[in-house]
Amino acid sequence: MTVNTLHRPTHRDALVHLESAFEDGEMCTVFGRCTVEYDGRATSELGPGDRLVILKPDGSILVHTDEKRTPVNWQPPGCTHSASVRDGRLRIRSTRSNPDERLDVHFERVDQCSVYRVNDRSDLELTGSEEDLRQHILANPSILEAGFEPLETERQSDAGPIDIFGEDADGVPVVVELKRRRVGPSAASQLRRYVDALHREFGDDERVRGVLVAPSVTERATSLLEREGLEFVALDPETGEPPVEDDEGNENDAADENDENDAGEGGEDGESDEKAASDA
Amino acid sequence: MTVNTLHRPTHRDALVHLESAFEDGEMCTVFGRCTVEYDGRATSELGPGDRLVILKPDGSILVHTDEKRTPVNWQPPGCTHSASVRDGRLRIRSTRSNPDERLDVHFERVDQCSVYRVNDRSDLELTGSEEDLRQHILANPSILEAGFEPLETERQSDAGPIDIFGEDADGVPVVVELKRRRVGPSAASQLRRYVDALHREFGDDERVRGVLVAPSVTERATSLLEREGLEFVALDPETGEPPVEDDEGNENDAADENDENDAGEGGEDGESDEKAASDA
DNA sequence: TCTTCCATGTCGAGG
DNA sequence: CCTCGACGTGGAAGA
Repeated sequence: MTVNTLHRPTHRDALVHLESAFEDGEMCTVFGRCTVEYDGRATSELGPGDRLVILKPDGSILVHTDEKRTPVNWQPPGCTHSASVRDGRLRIRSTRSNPDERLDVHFERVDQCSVYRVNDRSDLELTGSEEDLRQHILANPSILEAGFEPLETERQSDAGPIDIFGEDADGVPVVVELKRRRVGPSAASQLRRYVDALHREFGDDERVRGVLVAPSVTERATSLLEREGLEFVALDPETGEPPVEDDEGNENDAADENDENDAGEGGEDGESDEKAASDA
Repeated sequence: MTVNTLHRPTHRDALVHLESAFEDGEMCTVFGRCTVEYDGRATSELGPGDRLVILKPDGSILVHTDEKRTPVNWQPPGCTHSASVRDGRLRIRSTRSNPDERLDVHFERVDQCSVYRVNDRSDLELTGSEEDLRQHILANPSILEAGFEPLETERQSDAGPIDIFGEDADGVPVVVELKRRRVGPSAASQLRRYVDALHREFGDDERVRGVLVAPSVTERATSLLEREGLEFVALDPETGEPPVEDDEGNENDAADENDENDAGEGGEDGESDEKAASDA
């Protein structure tokens, strides 16, 4: 049995169900009317309402309402879950130390309590991160600029580690700062700190270039870069190539993407592709 | 009926169930063996495994494994959900534009499909934020330093808005930067940018003090502050008072907290307080 | 452990 | 819309 569900259980039945799930290291969900209290790095209170609580065997707990991607309350992995019945309510408690934190959920009514047997060995494969961008540049430095030669990654400086440190065609030191998405002034400031640090390190008479690499840049950042004598190179972290730009600062490219509507309609099973808007 | 659950439904039954939930703006969950593909700001692939998918009426979708607080895949609010049956699999798709993104979940087996009627009007009340810290200081400026007088919050400068701008007992301008938790060098840099900006604004001969306020500070940040001639004041955002420190950098305070074990045992209902470790 | 920094960050406020 | 900064950020990698 991969799922074991109680419908409108008594608190005591839900309690037994949950405790066996904790014991067996299984994931479970509880839906019903509850209040939530949290105390730890901050403190919060949530009045009565219907929520979905997810308890994971790694010690994490999520309290979800019907809005937002972020849970209204939670606890990260490493906590210890416990359950009890007190004053006619089902209490789910999750605690940890370092920092000392406690999350309490009190259910006055439990509509559903499910336990799931999870079998999942697959790992997520993701591309398009800053690390990918770095690999693109190291594999083919000329995409940054003809004659650029990377010398070191994560090079330490007074201002922190420099993403890529290298030299241009003329042997001038270059600080490269990478961002996987559109950058604002803060990235320019960060780059300036690195360049300043190398200035101090090398001596004021040695020139040091600073290059910010990202798919795009805000106007404010552009002007700050200009003021600071820094440079910008537009590169897409996924492809390692200059991103498609239409006329102006607008980054919305209207590339027509109509895959998935290819053939395929001769399959065995009947097809049904009805939609319903859920973005009220 | 607040919860409507299908146990091991056919894909077609699950499809109908989901579409009526989308139509009615209700939250739902699907558990079963699936694969996930994402393409948008980045690109990802996830091979077959058992996961819990949560679809919210605001357009968000979460794909949870039995580990981590963060979903293995997701889409933020504002997306449009749709479902279909193709090639013998249940496909749940969530799309949005700006940025153009798509998340596909293909179920080869559905163990459970639930629809929840959510009634939740309560708002979360949280204390201990940076805003709380600001209120503490504005209400009682002497906790920062005797004679400190706040003049302006969010004061604009070349380097951005300054949390609190004021004067010390001698009438010297003071820039106050607030952080709700332990700060590193980046906060010190930020403060320096503000102080520099006011220097340029006031003229180089006018002294400007910079004060970083947080519950604690890293060593690297301390040395940076020293180099830059900036100051640090330790304050807890929750209480507005100097945080408890034991001997050294260690921030773990062993305050004994034994509430909840008070009386209360004379209640009507039987008590049951069994625990089970879930932090495997 | 503690520190540092990236993230498909998410979220809210303000222009 | 875009832009900016806080967050109980979470998570991973390095010291």
